[in-house]
Amino acid sequence: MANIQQVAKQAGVSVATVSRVLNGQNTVSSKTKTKVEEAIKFLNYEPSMLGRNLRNSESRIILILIPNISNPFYLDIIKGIENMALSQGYNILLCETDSNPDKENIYFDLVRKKMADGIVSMDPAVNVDTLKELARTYAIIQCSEYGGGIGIPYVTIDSEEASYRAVKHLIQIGHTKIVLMNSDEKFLYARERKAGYQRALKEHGIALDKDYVIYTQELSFAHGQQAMKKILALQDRPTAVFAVSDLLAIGALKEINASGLHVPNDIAVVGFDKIDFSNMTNPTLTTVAQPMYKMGTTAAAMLIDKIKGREVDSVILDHELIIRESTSG
Amino acid sequence: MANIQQVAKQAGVSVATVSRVLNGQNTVSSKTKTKVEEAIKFLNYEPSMLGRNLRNSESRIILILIPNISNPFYLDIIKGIENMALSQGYNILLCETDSNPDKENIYFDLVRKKMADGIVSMDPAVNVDTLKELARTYAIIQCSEYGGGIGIPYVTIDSEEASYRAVKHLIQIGHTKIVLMNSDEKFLYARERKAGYQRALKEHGIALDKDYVIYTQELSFAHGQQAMKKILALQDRPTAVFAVSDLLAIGALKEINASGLHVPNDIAVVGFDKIDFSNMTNPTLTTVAQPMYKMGTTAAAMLIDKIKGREVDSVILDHELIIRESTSG
DNA sequence: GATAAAAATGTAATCGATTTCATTTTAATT
DNA sequence: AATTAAAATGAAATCGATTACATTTTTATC
Repeated sequence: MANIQQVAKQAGVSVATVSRVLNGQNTVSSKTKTKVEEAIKFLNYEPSMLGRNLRNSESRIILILIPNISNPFYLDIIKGIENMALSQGYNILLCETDSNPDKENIYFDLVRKKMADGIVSMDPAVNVDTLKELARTYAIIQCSEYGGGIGIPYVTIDSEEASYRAVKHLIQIGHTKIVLMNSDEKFLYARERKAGYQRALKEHGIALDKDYVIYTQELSFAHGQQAMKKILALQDRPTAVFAVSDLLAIGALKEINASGLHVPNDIAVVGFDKIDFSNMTNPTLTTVAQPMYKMGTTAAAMLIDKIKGREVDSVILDHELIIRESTSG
Repeated sequence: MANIQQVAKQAGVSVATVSRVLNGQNTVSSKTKTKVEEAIKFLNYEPSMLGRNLRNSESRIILILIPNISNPFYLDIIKGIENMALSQGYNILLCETDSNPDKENIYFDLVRKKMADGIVSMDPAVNVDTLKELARTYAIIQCSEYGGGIGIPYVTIDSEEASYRAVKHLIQIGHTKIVLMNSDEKFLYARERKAGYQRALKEHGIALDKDYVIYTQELSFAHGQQAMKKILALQDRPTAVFAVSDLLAIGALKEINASGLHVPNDIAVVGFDKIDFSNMTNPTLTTVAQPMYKMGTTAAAMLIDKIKGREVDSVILDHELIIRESTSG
C-alpha cells in the first residue's frame, strides 16, 4: 500500500508535485508529469481519501434520510440524488430512520462528526427542532416532505393541487361519494391533500361527509387493507376511493377484490406516487405521478450548492395525473 | 467548530488525555475525566472522524453492491447488514451497479482509496476477476449470489434444494406440465435452480420438455409478463409455472389474469424470494422464502470479522416454501 | 548574454485525531 | 521517611494528503 511519499521518492520529485499531478493542476511540466504517472503505475498507488478528506475538511459523503427503505416511493428519488451526487464526486449514505429519533440521531452524528457533508431529509417524522438546529451549521435540504417556515430549503410538488386534480377526475367520471384515505394530519402533505380534496368537492357542490375521510397510521399495504375494510362496512358505501399513497391504494384494491366487488365498476380507486407496482396490480392503478427522479437530482444539486456555500432557494416541481384501469373500466 | 487541541487547552490537560477520555480508556483519573468532559460540553465539541479515520487507517464504512435498488428482494438483506453494521460502529454505503462495470469500478475505487473498509457483494453480474483481485487486498463477502471456487467467502441458501422442493410441491398437487421460468444460465443460481427442477421431475418420472424451460433476460415484472405471453401461446399449455423470482411470477400472474385464465385453477404459479409484494397480489403468491434478514446480518458479521483480520468460513442458510393462494385454490 | 518575467518545483505547515514512550504524580510497603 | 511500584499524564511522532510560500529553473526580450 504505497503512499504519496513513496511515489514522490520513486519519481524523484517532491510530494507537492505528485499532489499536483493527482489533482490535474497544469503547473507541472509534461516531463515530470510523465515521471510521476509512471511511478504511480509502478507502485500501484491509489491516493487515500482519508488523508485528502482530513486536509480538505470534507468527506464527500451526503446523507439521505428516509423513514423506511421498503417504501418504493423513495426509489427514484434516491436514484436521482445518487446520480447527481456521483457526477459531482459525492457518495450517498442511505439512512433508514424508522421514524425513530435515536436512529435519526446516529445519522445526525455522522454530519456532526464530519463524516458527512450534508443531508437530504425525506423523513416526514423527522425532529424538526433538531433539524433546524443542525441546519444552522450544516447543509440540509428537505425533499418531498418538508416543514415549512423553518428556513430549510426544500424541493417538492404542489400537494394541494395534485390532490384537487385527482379528486376532480373522479368527479368528472361521475363519482360523488368519494372517500379520502389520508394519513395523519400532523404531516403537512396530509393537510394539503385534504385541502385539495375539499376544494374539488366544494367546487362541484358536493357536501363533505366526515365518514368519507379516513385516517391511517402508516402508508402501507396492510393499513390500506384495514382502512378499506372499514370503508366497505359503511352504511352508505362510497363509489370511489382516493388514497394518498399507492401502497394504501393497493391495499384497498386487494380488499375490494377480496370482498367480491369490482374495480372500477363498483368502486374506483386512485393512488398517489406512481410507484413501479402501481402498474403491476390488477387492475392497474390510476395515480398521481411525482417527478421523483427530477426531485432527487434537484435536491442533490441544491445540497451540493449549499455545501459549497452558495445561496439556495426552494423549488416546486410539476406533477401529473396518470389515468389507468382502476378508474376507467 | 472546536477541535481536540482547544478542548485540551480548555481543560488544562494534554490532547493525549482528551483522546483517552474520548475513547473510554480507564487510565484517566476521575478528576481529570470530569474536567475534560466539562470542557467538551462547554465547547460543544464533536470529535472529527476525519482525523480519527486517518490515524486509524479505517473508514468504518462498508459497501453493499447490488445490481438495482428497485428490486425489493434486497431490502431485508440490506436491513440485516445495516443493523449488524451499526451495532459494530460501521455505516453502510448502498451501491447500485446497474450491472455496469464502470459503475462497479467507481465503488471498487472507494475501497481502493480507503474510503470503505470492505464490500458485501450481491451483484450476480459482478466482474469476478476484479472481485478476486480485490479480495486479495481487501475484505469482501459474497451474499446470496456468489461465484464458487474463487476463494471469497459467501453466505447463501441451497438453491438446488429450494427449487427441488418448489417443483415437488407442484407435482404433489397434481401438476405434470410445469414450466420453469429461469434467468440466464450464466448465473450460478440459475443453473442450480434448473438442476433442482430437473431432479424433481426425474424423481417423479416426468420427462423434461424443452419448451417448458424458458429464459428471461432480467428478473423483472415486464420480463415475467413477456415470458408468460410466450408460454400461453404454446401448443400444449402447461398447468403450472415456477418462476425463479417473485417479480417474474407477478408478471406472469398479471398476464394470466389478463388472458382470462384463472390462477391457480387454470395455471398455478410459484415464485421465489418472498418479497413483500408477493403477499399483496391477487391471488397471493406461493413462494420460496430465503432468510434474508439473517443473510444480511450473517454477511455483515462475516465481513467485519474479515476486516479485523479474522478467518471466515462460508455459510449456507435454510429456506422455506410458503404455500399461498397461487397454488391452492 | 544579461535581465526580467513566467513557469516549475520544493519545503514545511496543516488538517484532527491516536499512540508510543518518557516523565511525573500518587499509592503502597517497609 | 525512604523506596519502589503503579497510575496518570504529557511530548511528540504519525496517519496521508493539500497548499502557501519560497526557491529554482526555464523562457522571453532586448
